[in-house]
Amino acid sequence: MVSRDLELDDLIAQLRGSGERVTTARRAVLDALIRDGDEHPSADRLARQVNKQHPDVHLSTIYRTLDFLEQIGMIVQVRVGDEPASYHFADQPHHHAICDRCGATIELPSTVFAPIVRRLSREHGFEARPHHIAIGGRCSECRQS
Amino acid sequence: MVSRDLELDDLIAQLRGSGERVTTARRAVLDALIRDGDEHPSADRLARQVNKQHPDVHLSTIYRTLDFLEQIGMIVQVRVGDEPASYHFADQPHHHAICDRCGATIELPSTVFAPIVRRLSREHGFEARPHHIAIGGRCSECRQS
DNA sequence: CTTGATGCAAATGGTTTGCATGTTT
DNA sequence: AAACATGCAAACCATTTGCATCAAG
Repeated sequence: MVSRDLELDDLIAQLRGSGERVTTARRAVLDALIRDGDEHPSADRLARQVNKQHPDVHLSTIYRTLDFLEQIGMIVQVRVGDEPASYHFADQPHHHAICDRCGATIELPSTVFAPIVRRLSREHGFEARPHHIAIGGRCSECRQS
Repeated sequence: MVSRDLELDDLIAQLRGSGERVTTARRAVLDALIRDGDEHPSADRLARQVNKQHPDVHLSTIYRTLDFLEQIGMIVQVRVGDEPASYHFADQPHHHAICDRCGATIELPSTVFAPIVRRLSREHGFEARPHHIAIGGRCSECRQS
């Protein structure tokens, strides 16, 4: 909780530093993202979280706030399959192997893509920033059926 | 055109062989997928293509046909960013590096993921089938701004 | 006070579905 | 004839937008 507050304060300070406005909605969305960050929260989920403390913050504001935070590069929008978009902080890249059959997910360290990143840079001058990649396939369980 | 027909006939034969029904819509959708396969065609685009020859085939039928073809594993649905879903044959996996800024795309041979596929198998028993992966980043041009 | 953020309601757009009808086997 | 695919219109759901109001600087 202390660390949570510290982190939130830090992000708020970042906003102020860039001359961006600090509003209740922005504070609350950032707070919700810190809490639910691991869970691939959708706009709707974040709205419910935010509404616990601020019932007046409208879903459309959540969307606008998320767009804003993405614009300034603080968060990243992630799309996996058909699910609604989810969001996480840009400085926490991570990847998943997702079973096409049962939906099980395996977290992958961001380092697995290092070789590809290097290759893209070398061969194409492309500076890859893989924020969140999902690789489909079959998990070890579903493999046996 | 000859090769096209051959390919189409082959797919149709596959359907028949699995005891699936062969209809005008299915034939037409497969034909459209063969023609536009390289262009990441959306359901809507495929519908327009199909409607040139079969104006009566409804968009909802296209969706149902695509779902069906995906179910039986003949095609794969692909989602990149906000764009509508697109579809391509399952046996033509390919990947892209996409510039977050200008949208330029670089085609990547499917082999780039071989090391990761091996690693997932070795360390997690996960049989990865990366049909279509998009890696974000900055292309060489946008890099200089 | 000025600029920009928000609430609300309404629109959008891709995709799905219920149902009566037509087609494939 | 039985099982299933289709056309159509209507529903759905995530996301966006117009506009009048409110809050942050």
